[in-house]
Amino acid sequence: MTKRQLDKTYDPKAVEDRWSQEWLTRGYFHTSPEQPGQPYCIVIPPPNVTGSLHVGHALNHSLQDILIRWRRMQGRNTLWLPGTDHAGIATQNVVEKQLMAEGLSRESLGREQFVERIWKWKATSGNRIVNQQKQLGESCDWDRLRFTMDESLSKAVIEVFVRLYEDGLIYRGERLINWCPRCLTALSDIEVEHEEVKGKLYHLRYPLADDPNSSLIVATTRPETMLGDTAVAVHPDDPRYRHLIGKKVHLPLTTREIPIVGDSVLVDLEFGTGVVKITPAHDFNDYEAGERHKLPRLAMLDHAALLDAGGMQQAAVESSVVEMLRGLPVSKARSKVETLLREQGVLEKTEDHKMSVGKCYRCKTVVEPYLSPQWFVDIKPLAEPAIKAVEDRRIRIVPESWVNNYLGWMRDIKDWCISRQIWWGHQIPAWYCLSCNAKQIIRTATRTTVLQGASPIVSGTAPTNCPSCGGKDLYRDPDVLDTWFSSALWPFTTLGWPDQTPELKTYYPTSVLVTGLDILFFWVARMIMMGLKFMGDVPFNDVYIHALVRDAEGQKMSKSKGNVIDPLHVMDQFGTDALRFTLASMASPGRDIKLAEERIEGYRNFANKIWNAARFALIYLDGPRTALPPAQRTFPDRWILSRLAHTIRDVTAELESYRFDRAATALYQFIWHEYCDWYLELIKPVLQTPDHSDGASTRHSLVETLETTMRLLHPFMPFITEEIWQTIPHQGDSIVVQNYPSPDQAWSAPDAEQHFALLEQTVGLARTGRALLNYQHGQQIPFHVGHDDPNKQSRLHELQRHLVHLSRGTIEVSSPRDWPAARLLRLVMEGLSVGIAVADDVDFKKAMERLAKQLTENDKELQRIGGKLKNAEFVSKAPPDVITEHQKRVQTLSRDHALLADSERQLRAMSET
RNA sequence: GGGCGAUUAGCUCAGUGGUAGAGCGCUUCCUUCACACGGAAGAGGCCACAGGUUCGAUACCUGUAUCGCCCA
Repeated sequence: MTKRQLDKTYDPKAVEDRWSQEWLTRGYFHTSPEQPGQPYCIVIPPPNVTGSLHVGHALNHSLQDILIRWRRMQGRNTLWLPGTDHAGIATQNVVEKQLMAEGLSRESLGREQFVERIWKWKATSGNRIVNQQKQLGESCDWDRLRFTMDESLSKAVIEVFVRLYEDGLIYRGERLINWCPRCLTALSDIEVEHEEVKGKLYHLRYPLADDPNSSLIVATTRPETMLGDTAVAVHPDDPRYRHLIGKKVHLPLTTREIPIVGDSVLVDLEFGTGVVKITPAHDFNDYEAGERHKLPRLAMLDHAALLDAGGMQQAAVESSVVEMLRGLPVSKARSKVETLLREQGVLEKTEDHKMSVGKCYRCKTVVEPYLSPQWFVDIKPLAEPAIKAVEDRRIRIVPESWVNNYLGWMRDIKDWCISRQIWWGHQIPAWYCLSCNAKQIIRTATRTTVLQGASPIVSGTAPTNCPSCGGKDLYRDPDVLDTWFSSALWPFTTLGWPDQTPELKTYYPTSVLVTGLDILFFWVARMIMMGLKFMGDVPFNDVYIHALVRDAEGQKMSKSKGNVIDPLHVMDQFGTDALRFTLASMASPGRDIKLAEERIEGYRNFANKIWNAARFALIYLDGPRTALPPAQRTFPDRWILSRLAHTIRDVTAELESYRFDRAATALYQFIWHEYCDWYLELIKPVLQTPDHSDGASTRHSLVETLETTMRLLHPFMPFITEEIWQTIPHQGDSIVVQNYPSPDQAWSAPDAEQHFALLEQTVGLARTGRALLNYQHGQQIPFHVGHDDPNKQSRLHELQRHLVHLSRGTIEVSSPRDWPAARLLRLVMEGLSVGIAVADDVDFKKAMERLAKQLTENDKELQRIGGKLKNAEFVSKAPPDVITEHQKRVQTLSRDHALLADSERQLRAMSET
C-alpha cells in the first residue's frame, strides 16, 4: 500500500478539475441500451443555449446528479441525457443586440444570413453552460448531448406538426393573442407575466343615440381603446339599465353609434357603474363577449402597439382626433385621449384602481392583446389523456400537493398559440400557393401578410407545386414554432424518435423528471400531452418538483436587484461539493430555498471534517488488518457498523422518496456526530497502542466503514469522496462505478447501540461535572459511576475502559449508596449517577445552581406526569403501554429527585463548612 | 376575486397524537497527538392567534391574522 499524507485542510480546487476530467476520459457516464441492468433514465430540462449556470440550475442539476450517481452505483443502466434548447426569442434577442452594436440589424442581413449568424454564435458561445455543468460534476452522458435545433430533432418537430395538422389538432385562425410589441411576436398565454400596478378607473359618459340628454356611464381602465368600442354592455337583470338593451349610444370622438347589449358574463353588477364598454380587438373578455353578440372587431393599434391611423379611420374616429393620436404609443395616447374626453365633457371622473398588466416573460415589455392570424393547437383532445395519466397515477407528481394545481390548469386549458413571428426556430412547414391565395396574401416591400382565409399546404417536405392548381409559385409561412413546442417532444426526440431506436425502446418512458415549479405548465404538462399522443405512453413515471432558490431574505434573485448568488463563484470559494450538499440539504418539499453563503460555508467545513477523518485513518493505518465477522469485533466497531447500516437504510429510503434534505441530514449526522465525534475517539486507544490485540481488526473496521461511508456519500459530494476513496485501501478504479452500499443485516447490533447510549450519557454527565467544577481540560479526575438498574450497572463495568479514556479520569463503578458523602458532586439522570470529586479550592456555585435547576425541572416533569396518572380518564382511556411508560418515568423521576436532593444537601453542607 | 403553501430557538429550517429537534449564530473554557473550516460544556421555545375533536394537540378539524406563490 502506498501511503499518502493528506494536507491539513481540504483544497477542493486541487481535486475537482482533475476528477471531472478523469471521469470523462474514462467514459464512466456513457451508457447504451446493451448495458446490463434495469434502465434508469433522466432527460435534463434543457437550459437555454444562451444561458450560464445560475443557482437554480445548480439545484436542479445537483438533485438529478444525486439520483443518477446513486442509481448508477446501484447497477442500473443509467442514462442522464443532456442538452440545450434554442430559446427562440431569447437567443434572437442576444444576437440582435450584437448586430446592433455593429450597426447592423437582422433586417439588413436578411433571414438566411441572420440564422447563419446565430449558428455561428452558438458554435462559439453555446457551450458555455455545458462546460459549467461539467464543472459541477454532472455525470451526464455527454456523448448524447442534444440541441432542440439539431437536424434529427428538427425532423421530429416537423413530423409532429404535420401529424397534428392532419389529425385536425393544429389550425390557423385569426384570434386575439398576446403580442409583444418589442419582440414583435405572438406569445402564448403562459408566456405573459401578470403584474399588479396602480392605475385609474375612468368613468366615461356615452350619450344615448335617440336621447342625447340621457347617457350611460361606463367604467374602463384603458380609455385609449374606447375608440374601438363596438358595444356597451349592461347586466340583463340590472333594473337600472335593462330597459336600454337594444338601444344605441353614440361613441364619443367618433361618428359611430354602438348597441347596448345585455351580458351577464362580462358585467359585474357590483363593479364600477355596472356598465362596461366592449372592445373586442383589445381585450380577451371583450373578445369573447364580441363573439357572443356578433360584434365587429376594430383594432386601434399596429404591430408596434402604436395608434394606427388606418384602424382609427376604419372605426370612424373623427379625423382631427386621428391626426392627434396617430403613431402614439399607448401610454402617451392614454393621456391624450383623457384630455380630449375631459374637454368634451365625456370624462365624468377618475378614481385610483389596482389593475394587472401583462408583460412579456422574455423582455418585460407590456404585451397587447392583438388581433392576428396565428397557428394554434386544439389542446383539449390532447389534455384529456394527460389529465387521466395523472389521475390514474401513471404519472406520480412529487410532492403530491401540485397534483391539483396541474389538474386545475389542464381542465381549464386554452388553445395553444404556437406561431412566433421571429426567425430563429423551427419554421412552420406550411406553404401557400400565391395564385390560389392571391386575395389572402398581401405583399408590400417590407412585409408579407397571410390573412386568415389562406389555405396552407402542410407537408413534411417542401412541395414543388400546388396540389389544386399545379402552380409553382409557393410562399412558405415565415413563422417559426414556439420553442416549447419542440421541448415538449424532448423525452422522445432526444432518444431518436421518429426512428424506433434501441434507445427509445430501452429508456422510454424515462424514470423521473426533475424540475422547478415554474415550468410545470410550460413544459411538463406539454411533454405529458405529446408523449401520450406520439409514444402512446407517459414520458416519465415520476415528476419531482423542487423549490425555487431565493436569496437570504426570501427575495427572488435577479440581476437588477444585485442579489444573485453565482454558483461558480461559490464553487470557487467553498468547493463544488459544499454547494451541492447545501442545495440538497435545503431541498425540502413545498418550500422555497433561502440561500445564504453562511450555509455553504458550513458545509465547506463539513467537507473539511470528512477530509480530516480520512487523514486520521491514514495516519493510523500502518499495520496488518484482519476482517473478523462483525459479531466478534470490539464494541466500538460493532456499534459504528450498526449505525452505518442504519444510515444506509435511511439514506436509501429518503432518496427513494426524493427527500434529499433528509438524506443529507442523515449523512451529516452520521459522519460528524457519530463517526467523527465518537467512533474515531473510541478507537484511538487501540490505534495508538502498538501491537494492541484489537489493532488488526480495528484497522480493518476503520477502513471498511470509511470506505463504505465514502460510497454512501458519493452521489452528494462526488469530488471529495473520490479523492479520499482513491487514497484509502480500496478495490476498483473509481468510486463512480462502485456498488452503492446496501444494509448488511450482520452489521445490525441493537445491544451495542444500547451499550453506547449508556456510554454517551455517562460521559456526558462526567464532562458536565468537569465543566461545572472548572476542572482543567487535561486534568485526571476521580469519578464514581453507578446505576439504579443492576443490568446497566454491570454494563458500566464493561464500559470502564472507554469511560476512562473519554472522561479523562479514573472511574470507580459502584453503587451510589456506597459513595463517600463528603466532597463529592453527584449528577443524576434517569437512574444514572456520576460522582465527581470536589477539590478543596473549587468554587462550586455553578454546580449548586445546576443541581437546583435540575431539581426544579425534574419536579415540574414529575408533577406533569403524576398529574396525568391521577386523571381517571387518562388511566381508563390511554393505551396500556403509554400508561406503563408514564409509570416508569414517574419512578425514575422520583429516584432521580431523591438522589439530586441528596446531592444538593451534601453540597450545601460542604459550602457551609 | 379563486386556489395553494407557510407561521416551531436570534436566523434558516426539520419534525411527531403522549420527554421539542438540527444547522448557523451566541456565551464560557480549551492550541491535547485528524480537524480552530476544530473540541468540550451551556444559554435560548405558551411550536402565530382563537375555538373544536381527544384522556392528551405543536401535530387533526374550523376560523382569524400576517407573509409568500400560482391562476384570473
